[in-house]
Amino acid sequence: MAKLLVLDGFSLAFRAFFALPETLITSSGQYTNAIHGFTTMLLNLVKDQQPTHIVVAFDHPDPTFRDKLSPQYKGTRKKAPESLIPQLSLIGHVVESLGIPIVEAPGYEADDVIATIAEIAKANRLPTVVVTGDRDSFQLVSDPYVKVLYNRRGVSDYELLDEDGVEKRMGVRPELYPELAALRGDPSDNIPGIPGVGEKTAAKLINEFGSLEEVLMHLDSLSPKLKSALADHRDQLALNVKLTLLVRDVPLEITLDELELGPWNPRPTEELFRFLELRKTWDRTLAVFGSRIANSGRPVHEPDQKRSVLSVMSPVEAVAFVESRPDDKRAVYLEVLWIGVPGRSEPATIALAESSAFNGSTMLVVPPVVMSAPGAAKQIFESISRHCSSVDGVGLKELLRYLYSTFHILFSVGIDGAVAGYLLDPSASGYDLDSLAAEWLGSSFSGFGSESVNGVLSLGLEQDREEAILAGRVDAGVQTVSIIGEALARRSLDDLYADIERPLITVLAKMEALGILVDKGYLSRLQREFATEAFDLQNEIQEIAGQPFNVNSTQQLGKVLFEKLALPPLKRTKTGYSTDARSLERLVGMHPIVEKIMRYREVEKLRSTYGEGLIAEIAPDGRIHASFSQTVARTGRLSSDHPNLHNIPIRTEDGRRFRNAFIAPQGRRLVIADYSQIELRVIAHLSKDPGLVEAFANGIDIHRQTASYTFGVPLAEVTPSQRNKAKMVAYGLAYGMEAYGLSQRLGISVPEADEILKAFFAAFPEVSSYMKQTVDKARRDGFTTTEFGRIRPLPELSSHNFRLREAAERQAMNAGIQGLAADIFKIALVKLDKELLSFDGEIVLQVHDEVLVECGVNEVNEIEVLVKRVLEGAVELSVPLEVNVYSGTSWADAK
DNA sequence: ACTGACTCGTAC
DNA sequence: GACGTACGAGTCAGTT
Repeated sequence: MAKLLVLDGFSLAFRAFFALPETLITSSGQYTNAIHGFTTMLLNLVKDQQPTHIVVAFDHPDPTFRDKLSPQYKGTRKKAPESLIPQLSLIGHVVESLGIPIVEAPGYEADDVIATIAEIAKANRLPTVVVTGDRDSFQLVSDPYVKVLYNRRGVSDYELLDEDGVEKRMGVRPELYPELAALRGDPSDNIPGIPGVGEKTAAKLINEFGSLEEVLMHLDSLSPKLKSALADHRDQLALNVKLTLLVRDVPLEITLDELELGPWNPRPTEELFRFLELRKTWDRTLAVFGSRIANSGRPVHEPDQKRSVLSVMSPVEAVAFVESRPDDKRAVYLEVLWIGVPGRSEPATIALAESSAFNGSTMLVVPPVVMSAPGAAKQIFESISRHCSSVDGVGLKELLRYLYSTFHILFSVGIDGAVAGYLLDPSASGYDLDSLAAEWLGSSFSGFGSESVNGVLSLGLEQDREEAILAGRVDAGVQTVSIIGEALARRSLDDLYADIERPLITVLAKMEALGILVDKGYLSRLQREFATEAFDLQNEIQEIAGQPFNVNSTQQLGKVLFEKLALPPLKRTKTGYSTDARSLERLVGMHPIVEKIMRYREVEKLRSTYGEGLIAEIAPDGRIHASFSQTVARTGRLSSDHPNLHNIPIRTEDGRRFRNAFIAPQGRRLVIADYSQIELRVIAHLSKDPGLVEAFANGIDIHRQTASYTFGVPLAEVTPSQRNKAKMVAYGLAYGMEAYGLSQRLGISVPEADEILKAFFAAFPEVSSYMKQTVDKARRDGFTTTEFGRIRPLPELSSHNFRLREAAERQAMNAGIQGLAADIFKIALVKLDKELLSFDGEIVLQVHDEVLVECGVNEVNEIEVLVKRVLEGAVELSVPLEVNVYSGTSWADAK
């Protein structure tokens, strides 16, 4: 039943490389022919041979003992082809991701490793098949345990050889193969044979005398020519044998058990093949290995039971643990359990372990009784901040925010599993440790208990139980973060992470900790004003309707409007009448109640969301500390909640008044800067449309210019209506807007809107082809990519449901544009934060393309210049970036 | 009392 | 259906 397959990695990769054309290449330029071929071979082998154990041997890069024996050994061998070399390490990644061990040994070739493994397997009576394209392995064949599956050429042409098979093919028994090779030589290894002795003669000689030694002892019985040739090359022959004879006792740190095919976590492999754009190969891998996917009962990564836990009794012990860490162990993984109500919670327990050490290393636990001691938390975190080179974890922003606002300390972030996991798949449902471990460690990880949901733990638990949970979380976290870190590099997301997202974590933490000052009294007055108006409107509406009803209820409102008052229902939702603003708009003039309702809606929104809502979020320090999420928006944008400061009104006069409430303290000012037309500039940059690029280069009223191009009229003759139309097209562009949408927006007919769109795309043809190319590429890849490498998977692009597919196409167009704009803005935030360190100014708020800096009144002018310079110079596009800067005492003072 | 689906409205 | 990305207030129906 049991069977071991030993693969000669390089030999097979080499065959695979030449078997397939070099036209197999990814969109980023990575050749994949050898990877594809090798994987195909591996899959076929597993399918046909049904091994229970498998291992791949590779040559170690160090020189081997053979190089020392013979300077010319392999001297004539050509270097591996240029495009094969990078594929070899990727083949290694593929093999490892499948859970198949790779073995190599310094000073030895793959053949020696194979020989050693075959020898061990034979000693354990484990049938072994060595798969190779190298005939040297023939010497290993040994009935009934060791056979060679010799690759003649290509990916599927094999010959299975037992002892008789070797003899039939080579003319000698397997154990005599080295002597045969010594006589005839091996041109591929640059081993010179004996002149005049070829394959046939060599075999004949050895078989006649039984061994090379016997041949040399009976030279007299040979022909004179042969005799002298052999006599002259005695030393050469001895050397040849040494070079060909495989070493069967290479020191290897591997046991047969480790070669057993175990459960498989498909995620990393899928990831890899997606990167390699080998869709079919992935499907086939799934077909062959799918049955081994770990089920929920058996986690791929067992929680480490061997880790010892040091639960300290005092902060001093914790500090001692941290500060005794040697230089190479200062990268740590940190897990925090919080206590308290959301918004005012504090670290109750912390656990810290050496990062990327799965075994053996001690985990530090600081229990609640120590953490709650006065000064303890500060002392311990300061020690971590000072002494640890980097801190890995999951969702570190929360801790950074707490540390910055409480002790004004920060630490250097290594890998944050949440942020990194988001980069790898921005469409995932969540990025807490439980979700990440489930995704990246495969199966449901059983190392931590349900009591620890979201890392919030009640203090009622017994201490050892809590430590067990923490140990499980830390083990899961260390492994998850390590795997995610590798995945980042494989997907080329490591630069995006290290240059933009990682530094941004700290910038956001500081911004949240600082918050923005609000004028609570003013906000309350506004709230009361709108509450009064809403109350009055509600009464008027009920009076007009002739009955009391809940105006907030769309259901009840629908009944009143379309049944009681018999207004014509123009649109339906899936549950009833549509009463949204667009629908109401069309009823204006038909009944006086309609305008009252519209005003009520507006005022009620302001009262509830922006009056009551914002007031409820004001902290004791008089400031609002919103939280900014880096892992929510699928395009790479940030999001804001508690409260959402990204949708404070500006368009209507009444709404805009709320911006007066966001202020600077006495003696300070707000410097406010926003990018002008960043998305349209990004479109110009990405499409390289000459007209659009030029329009931006001119630097005057962009909508007037696009209108001039679109409608074919001189700049000076563009009417306000034409300008507005062009402006609407520009806004809709990034969203994949079609004629219907534009017609709705402009209140014109669909054919008319279609005309305008056609004219726009005729004037800016490259924009149109850019959109098309973006969708095509995304469909081929399965994801969109920004210039900074940010990806967004869009599997629906291949959906057979046209509605889903078309939605995905719009998402593809939008993701590239909104995503790049987000990248630019994030870079600007990181740079700005850094430059502000030498000023009395701090970022207190950002809104997608706008940033608010609170600064000392004396530095306003300088900081205005600084902010403009940093934002405009954040990146270099093919169009200039333009930034407007204002300052004042409130957000509304802008302009 | 809590939860999730739904509708609506605000921002960029 | 028809314009992308968010968050939140409020209603309503179903569940505990």
